[in-house]
Formats: sequence, C-alpha cells, structure tokens
Amino acid sequence: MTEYTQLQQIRLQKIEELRTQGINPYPTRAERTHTSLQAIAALEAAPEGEPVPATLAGRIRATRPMGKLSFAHIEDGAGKIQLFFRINELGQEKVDFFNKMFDLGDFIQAEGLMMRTRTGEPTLQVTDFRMLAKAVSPLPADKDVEQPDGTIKRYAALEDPELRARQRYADLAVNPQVRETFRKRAAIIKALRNFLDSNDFLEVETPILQPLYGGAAARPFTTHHNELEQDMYLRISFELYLKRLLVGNLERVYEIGRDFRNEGVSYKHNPEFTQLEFYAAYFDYLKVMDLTEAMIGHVCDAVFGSRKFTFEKEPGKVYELDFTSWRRLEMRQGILETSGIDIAEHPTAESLFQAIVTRHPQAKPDPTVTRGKLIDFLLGEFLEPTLIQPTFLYDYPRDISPLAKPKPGDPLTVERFEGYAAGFELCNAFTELNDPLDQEQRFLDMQEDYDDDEEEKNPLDEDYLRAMRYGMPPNGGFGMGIDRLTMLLTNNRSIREVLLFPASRNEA
RNA sequence: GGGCGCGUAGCUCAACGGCAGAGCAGUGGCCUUUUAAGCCAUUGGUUCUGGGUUCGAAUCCCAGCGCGCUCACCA
Repeated sequence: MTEYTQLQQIRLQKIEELRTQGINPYPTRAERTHTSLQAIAALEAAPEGEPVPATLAGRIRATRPMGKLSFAHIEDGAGKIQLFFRINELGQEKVDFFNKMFDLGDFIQAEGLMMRTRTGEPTLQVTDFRMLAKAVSPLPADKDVEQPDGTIKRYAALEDPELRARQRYADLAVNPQVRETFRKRAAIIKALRNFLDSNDFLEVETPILQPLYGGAAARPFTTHHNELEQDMYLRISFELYLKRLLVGNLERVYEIGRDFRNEGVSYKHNPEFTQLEFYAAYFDYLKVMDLTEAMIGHVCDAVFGSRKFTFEKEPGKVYELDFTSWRRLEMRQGILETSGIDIAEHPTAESLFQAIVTRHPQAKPDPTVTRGKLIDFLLGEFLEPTLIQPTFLYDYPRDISPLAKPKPGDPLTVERFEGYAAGFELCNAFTELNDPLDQEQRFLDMQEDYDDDEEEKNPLDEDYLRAMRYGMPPNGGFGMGIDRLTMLLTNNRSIREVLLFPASRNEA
C-alpha cells in the first residue's frame, strides 16, 4: 500500500474535490493550437493590435498568485511561456479556482489571446482553462531563474546522481540540459545512420538471443529458453553474425543495437550498451580508418556544426578535442615513446615481462598472461592516458585479436586499430580474418589462452567456420560504443549521464 | 572485489556529544502586470537500517543496505 506524504495527500484531496465538482482530473482528450514557441512567434509576427488567439498545453512550472490576478509559467516540449489569469477576463471565481486547484507539475490546457505584459514578456491572457493531468507528487525542483544576461540560475534542483538516474522521468522533467543530452544522443545516432546509408551500407538486425556468444572477450548473460530446452546467451557483440552476411554477398552491412556484458560497472562501462558495427567487403583497416574519420566528422558537422569540442574529463581537467583529423600512431611506436620498451625486441611473454619489471619496478603486470596481454597492459598503463587528441592506434598483437587478419610479413601482429580520444577507447576495427583454416586455429589457440576462464573463453563457433568455408570476401570491420561517443560530444564524464536508465541495484 | 567519502523535511543543505534547523516547495491570510513576486502566520522528521558506547547519539564505534569517487577487472 502506497504511503503518501503530507504534500501528496493535499493533492489527492484536490483530485477528490475536482471529481465531486464533476471535473475529470485526467481527461481523455486535449487540444492545442500552438506550442509555446509557436505562440510567441505568432505574436511577434502579427501586426500591432491584431488579436492572436492560441490554445496552449503544458506543465505548470511556476505560479505567482496575486489575489485578483495570477501569473504562471508552463513548459511544453518546445519551451516555456507565461500565462496570465485576471478577474477581468475570467471572473474572481475562476481565478480562485486556478489558485486553489492547480499545483506545480500539473498539466493544464489554456485558451486565450497573446499579449505582452508591462515588462514586454509574451504572455497568454487566459480566457478559459482546464486540467489535463493532475500531479500527485511535487516535482523535485525549485525554480530556474533566467538572469538578465540570459543564463539560467538554479536555486535548488534535483542533483543527487542516484536519484536522477533512478527517477530519470523527474530528472528530465526538471533539468532541461538532460533533455538536451538525449536529443543530442538521438541526433548522433541519426547522423551515423545517414552517413552509412548514403555510403551504401545496409542496416540489418541480428539475434540478441544467441545459442553461442562470441566476437569479443567478455562474460555473457545467460538465460534459458523453456520450449527449446536450451540455455541462451545475450550477445556480447554483433561481429560473427554480421560477417556471416558478407558470405551471403551483402557487401556492406551495419547494425546499431545493444550489447550485453556481464562485467564490472564503471564511469565508462554499463552492462548493456549501444554499439555500432559495420563491415565492408574489399575494405582493409586503412580504408576503415578513412571512413571512420569521415563518419565522425559528419556526425560533428550534422549535430553540432563544429568539429571542436570541450571535454572535462575530471573537475578542472578540461581538454579541447579536435575531430577534424585523427593522429595515426603505430602501437609499437606509441608504447616505445611512453614506456621506453620496444615490444618488437620481445617476441615472447617471458622476455617482455622481464623488460617491463626491469624498466618499471613499480608496475605490476600479471606474470601468467600472454605477450599480447602484456602489451595491452603497457598500452593501458603508459600509452592510453596520453591519447587525448583523437588518435588511431594501429597494429595490434595477434594473440589478443583472434578475428583480425595478420599483417603481411609479421606473424605476431594483426591489422587492427583502435580509436582513442580524451584518454579512452572509442572504437575498434580491423582487417577481418577471412581464412577459415587460420580462423579455426585461432579459436583453438584461444581455448588454451583462456584455459583458466571458462566464461571469457570464446566458444568455438562451428557454424561461423562453416559460413567462412563458403568464401568470405576480404573485408574491414568496425565497432564503436555509441555511449562513449555521446559522452565525448556532449561533455559528460560518466556513461550513466548518457543512458536514460543506467543499470542500478534494486532499491532497498 | 579493495580504498576513500556520503546518506538529516518533497528538493538543496546546516547542526558534528547537549532542545533537529534554514531556504525553496506546501498550508492559511493580504495583494489587479508579476517573473526567485512581496509581506504575515504556519504544517512537515524512523536524522538509511540494526546493534553498541554514553547520563545523553544525527554526531562516536561495529555491522548491513544504497550511492558517489577511485583502484583493480574489462580485447
């Protein structure tokens, strides 16, 4: 049984009072002729003295009752506008009715003529109004006050990150900049689609519920299909299904959707996240690099009209990011410059481990892992934090890249690159391995490398190998976290700020 | 998982071993161009939960729950 606060009980009484007066506090239909901004524009466009009738609908955000008149601000999807209730037009009874029965947060429909107040503010002088939806709970915010210089000053607001995420509806209702972030997010995704569509990519949908998982090194979520009597997994990547489509002569495909990884939660990790992957026949990783640069540039232009962004990674740590052109840095070179170790001189895990602990006694690499994982350690420890400006880091160790094609003449290295900005990984791409015999061997190697970790070990996907044996064109593939891109472009330092409903524990 | 920090009214926060408070929101009153409207009055608390120390705990200690930051993990 819901327990209501005193504030809520007062509003419940008002709902009852409305019903006893024969007024439905939640009517089925609503009317409006203008949004707030349309009404203001209509007033500005109309000749002096010509009446501008309008019917508006929105949520009450502020009221200023003054006895024989009353002002209110309502907010709709477009913006805010002031309402003016006066006994001259409405009579004392209706003004009292408004003051008594309407609260902050209620949705109201108001009809009247547009006017300007003494201070010049475009305002609807109300001749009739009605309740559209009564709010039981007050919105958790006080007031936004627009200062003379046009900035918004907030006197008190919903700020607790937990509450804001758990009650995103309330966060969105009271924090306009949060709405803006999610509009930007939608625009980013739309721009990505536009770009890929206009480059002859076909948007496809592949299974989220899979009998086997693969395409990334991550622990999956497991579920069960009752009728099929088999366990299923939520996908950890799209890769293996999208590449099956290349076998089927779909030359350029992409998918935007959700991946699920049963791993830690952090400022840049959420258990489900939105991924873009594309694959293009006859591309190699250099062509993918060019396309990526063009694609991100297109998103910047289309959504923001600029390729320069300010990103505050930590309080006071502000970066100016420029996505006009990406630096291209060979991983070996980057690691050499930042750690002083040349990985090419250490072809075995043992040799590389010794080099690391000798040169960096304070570093704590895991002595049991492969050479590739040690290189990844060097990358994360020394190189990654320095990759502030957009950078393509290329040529990765083979053993941590089981789906990438070897670099000709270099058996330890594959044609793979990752895009970095502001010190974190944004995307991952490679020249895709299309040799079914090599692919099978890689799967088998993985079984050994991940011997200690049953779940993170990619299961051997026989059907994928069967597909590849029919012939897969040479191709380049790409994956990018949309959430991280949105973080960078909207200056949000936590992934939770760009997810409408980030993962949370059950409420106690 | 480790470390640090936080949890007090609807919201934002004080009080830090001695009567649980403020602003806004709410309620009642005055007020015909306000815009943080103003003025007067006033309601509202399991101080996250459970133990403990103490004459006395929001405050100190222990445990738990939740969250934040950070480290680890994370192709």
